[in-house]
Amino acid sequence: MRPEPTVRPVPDEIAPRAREIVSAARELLEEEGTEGLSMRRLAERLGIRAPSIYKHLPSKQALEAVLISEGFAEWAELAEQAVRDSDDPLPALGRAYRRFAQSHPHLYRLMTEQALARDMLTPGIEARAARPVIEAAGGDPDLARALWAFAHGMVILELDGRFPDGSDLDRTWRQGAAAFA
Amino acid sequence: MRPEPTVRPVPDEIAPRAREIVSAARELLEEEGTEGLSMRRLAERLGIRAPSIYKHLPSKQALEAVLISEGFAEWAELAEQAVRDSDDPLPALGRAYRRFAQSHPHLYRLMTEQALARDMLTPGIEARAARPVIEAAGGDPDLARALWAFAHGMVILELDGRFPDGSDLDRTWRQGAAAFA
DNA sequence: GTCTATAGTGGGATAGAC
DNA sequence: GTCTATCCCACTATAGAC
Repeated sequence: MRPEPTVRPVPDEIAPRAREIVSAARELLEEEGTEGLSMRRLAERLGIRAPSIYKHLPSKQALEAVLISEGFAEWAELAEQAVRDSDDPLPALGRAYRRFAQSHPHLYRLMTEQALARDMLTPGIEARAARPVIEAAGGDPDLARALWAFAHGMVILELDGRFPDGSDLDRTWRQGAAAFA
Repeated sequence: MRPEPTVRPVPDEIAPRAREIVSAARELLEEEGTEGLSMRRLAERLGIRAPSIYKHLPSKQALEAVLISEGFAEWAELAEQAVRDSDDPLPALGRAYRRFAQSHPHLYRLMTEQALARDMLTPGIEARAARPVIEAAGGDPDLARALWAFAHGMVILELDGRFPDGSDLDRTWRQGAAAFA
């Protein structure tokens, strides 16, 4: 049995007001990025003062952990659907991954550009997000990590504008999928 | 002819005092990371006050551009050497890349985790850093980008502690090199 | 549930004297 | 080349009144 995490950000049944705050935080994140996600600006968006948020959520880190958990859940949905709807799962997963990151670039950064506070996440959500990729890798977790590394590298370098303008990234994605097939 | 960059961070022949400041900044970066690299802390390390730095370097961004340019030059040296010393360039480049990132993790983050201020870099240095990889990709720049994405993904996910503890990352690197061979 | 007030910490950058 | 003084910005978080 896996022990229960020692720190929990928010009750399993999240309180209604906390729910509203998290939703506003998600909007703020999507619109202004991780740097724009401050407690002051979040409060401003809610029409309250920053200290009031702390009556509903214990810390900024806990708030981020909720957003990250929801991001993993959304990715898991998309990944499971991509596998269901395709008979060539690996490139389908790649396309879904790229689409997810590009649809929510700031959420994607929040989810990936830091160490994971695993104790604060929804239990089991990281494993659920990983499962479709591991299955596409024929059950080999090391190979699954290679796939993830390629996809993450492609996505984050594209988001950061690191590839030159003329780059044919569609072709590069296909080359990667072919290499790992 | 390529036009000269419109903004230059530091004269080509860098002044001696500026040289000392950049060296101290490199030490500070390596020891305390990108977040620890502030003008105040840098000044403290030099035994002066922060405003004095601005008599030698125009901005923090210019200082970072010098550090990034030097990082590219160091990587280029290592990459060129790895290709010279091996008759299987692709895995050798991968090992060199991983070693470079792990030897200078904070410099590596500074070099990769943001948009590149290309106008402020040493002219030509980005192309020189990319050349060995493009040659290992048989001259195909799109394939070279796939290689880079895989390597960067592996490195940055490892630096961020995103892979589970039991991961066999040596094996994953080999799998990646084999896939792209 | 929200408020005011405030603590404490950090940051980049500039003006002008010496 | 360095200094003091200062500006402005930002942030998380807490105490205690209402």
